[in-house]
Amino acid sequence: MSEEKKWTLKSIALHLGVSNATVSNAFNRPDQLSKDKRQQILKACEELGYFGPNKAAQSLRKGTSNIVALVLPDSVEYMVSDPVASSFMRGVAGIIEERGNNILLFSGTQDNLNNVVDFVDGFICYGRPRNLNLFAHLSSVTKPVVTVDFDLPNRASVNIDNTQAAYDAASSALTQPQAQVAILGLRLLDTNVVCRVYDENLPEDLGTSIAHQRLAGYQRALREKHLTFLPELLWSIPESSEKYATIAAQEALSLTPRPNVLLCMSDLIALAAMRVAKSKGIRVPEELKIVGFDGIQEALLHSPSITTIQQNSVEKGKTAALLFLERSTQKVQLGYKLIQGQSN
Amino acid sequence: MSEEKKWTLKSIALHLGVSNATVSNAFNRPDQLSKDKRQQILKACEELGYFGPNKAAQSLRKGTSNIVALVLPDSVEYMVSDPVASSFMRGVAGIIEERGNNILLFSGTQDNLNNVVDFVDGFICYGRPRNLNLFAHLSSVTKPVVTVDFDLPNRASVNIDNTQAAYDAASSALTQPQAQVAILGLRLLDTNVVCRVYDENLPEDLGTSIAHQRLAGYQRALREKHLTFLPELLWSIPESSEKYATIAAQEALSLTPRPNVLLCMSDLIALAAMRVAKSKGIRVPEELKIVGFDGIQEALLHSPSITTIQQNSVEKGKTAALLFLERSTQKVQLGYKLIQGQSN
DNA sequence: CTGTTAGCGCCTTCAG
DNA sequence: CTGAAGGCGCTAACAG
Repeated sequence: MSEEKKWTLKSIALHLGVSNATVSNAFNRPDQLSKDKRQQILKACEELGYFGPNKAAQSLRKGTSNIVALVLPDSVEYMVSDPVASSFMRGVAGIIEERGNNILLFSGTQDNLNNVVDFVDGFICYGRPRNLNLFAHLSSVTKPVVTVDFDLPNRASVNIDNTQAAYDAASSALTQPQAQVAILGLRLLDTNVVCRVYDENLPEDLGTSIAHQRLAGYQRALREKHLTFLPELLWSIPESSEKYATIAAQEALSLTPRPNVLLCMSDLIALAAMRVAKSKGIRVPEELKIVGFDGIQEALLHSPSITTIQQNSVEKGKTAALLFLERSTQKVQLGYKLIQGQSN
Repeated sequence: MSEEKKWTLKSIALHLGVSNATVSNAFNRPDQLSKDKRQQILKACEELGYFGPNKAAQSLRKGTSNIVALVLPDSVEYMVSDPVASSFMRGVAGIIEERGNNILLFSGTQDNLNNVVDFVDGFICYGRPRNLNLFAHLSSVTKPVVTVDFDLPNRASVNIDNTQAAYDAASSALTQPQAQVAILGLRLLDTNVVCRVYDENLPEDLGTSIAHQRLAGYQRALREKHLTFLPELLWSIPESSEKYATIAAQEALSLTPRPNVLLCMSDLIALAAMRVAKSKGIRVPEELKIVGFDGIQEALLHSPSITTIQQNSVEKGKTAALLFLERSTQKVQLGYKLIQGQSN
């Protein structure tokens, strides 16, 4: 540990009196030399403290690194607070780790992939990045990309049918003829504040976002029940957190007449709404029906339990990782399950 | 997007009719050429779709990459499920991201750092790695290392005084003369199962682990109160999860005579114990006092709230990241706070 | 400010 | 199995 010499492939070869090609082959191409010689070389290297060819040099030469970038929709900070995102990450990590690859976390707030693109073998992208420049860059990158919860032309992807799922969720709540529906949307607008969404400020390019897809599902259910939806009852919440969701729920439940159905685009939003309702003495589901989305543990265990769409985020992660490792460009649609709870 | 030529520094220089040193300087050393020329070059590069020098080559040449490996005590999978670990990660990510660095997740189950050591600038190591080979390798690596919740000679570290904190927690619970204490320890033994810990199987090298430190604190408090501790009332739980904690709590609370004080080395363990007690109709704190460790949200909001040691994991993460970025070798001790809850 | 050059550490090919 | 050579893409040093 004291006289640690810094070995390189060349210096090791010299030291062992063999050609550097042979050392290289001992590590990378076992078929190119005899078992004996190979064992002998590897053993000597271990004793000398040479742990194999320098990976950075190898990566430059071969163009692969066994590192995959996990591109998060938002900052890394936010990611680890969100239970759905965490589950997804668990799925990805399980597979990637098992195959001896490593994960580089990449924040979706950055402007482009330049800082890491040359280090990694490709990208798994969870949710459309918040930064639109980054989003654009992802389309043009020459390395493999797997997208999750959104699509990119010619790239592998993993999705669920958000529109149908939202339709199912909404339908289960729209049973009374006098339903007065409010929708607490997740990131319908590209802004950091809680606000109402009026038609005119719904951006065009959101057509592909899960928020927009879910909204379409809700609206289809409403139409089918011949319910009219008031545009002022649509909120955009910037992130799935208690803080912002509470603000929106407060606004919604302070209106007169008060909505009696709350369609929430995430369970965390639904849970926040539940707390607001409780604090206002509004009974769920008698006076107010609430449905969520995601199927997180907390929502299912809550009392009353929340009606929600359960998606298997761990499986989503595993699927994305496998598609990546296979260099597939397949588009996969996973299933979901409507969980009927006590909240409607 | 169609005729994407793959530019290199050299080909760009040729194309622009300048020396490659000048292109390199335009990106890396603004002082080496005039503002005008620089702007002109950068603009041309952007138009051509050259996003700057290849990072892998740069890294090989310069030996730095702006990537830091976050070494986790266990698999990545486990990491993202644990609220304390997640908070720590939030702290690290906030600082690292802000400085334009990136985080590579490294699982503590791997045998050595070889897969990534050549790619990263150094290591932030959260908790002693479960794999002891990896632990050993960390000591001998030539790049900067910051350790958290354990120490390595000549390396920067971030800790709290676990022994004192455990002592404080235990003292607050040991008020009655007839205290019958059971301890639910976290990873006192290097095994994957829940089991009792008898003196003879307490490994020597655990002297430096937080579990051992906390145990020492508990024992000091017991001694001071002249309480005798029965060795069969000490459990080792392999990870801070509901599943394993429940098993241990079940075992402990099924004994006759039943312990009336439960010292738990994490809040998740304490919460599980609380649930077990409830299911058995044991009243807390009247018949059973419980103290936890960590100060996670859920423990504080629980009813009855749990007496615990609050440590600021986000700050821990920030501190570790700053020490790393400063290439410091300082050993930092952070504070903690005893939160008196209703569980004792 | 330019142009050249020598590596960073490795892999692959090719003739022997 | 060896040995030599070219090159992955870049940076730093140096002479001009």
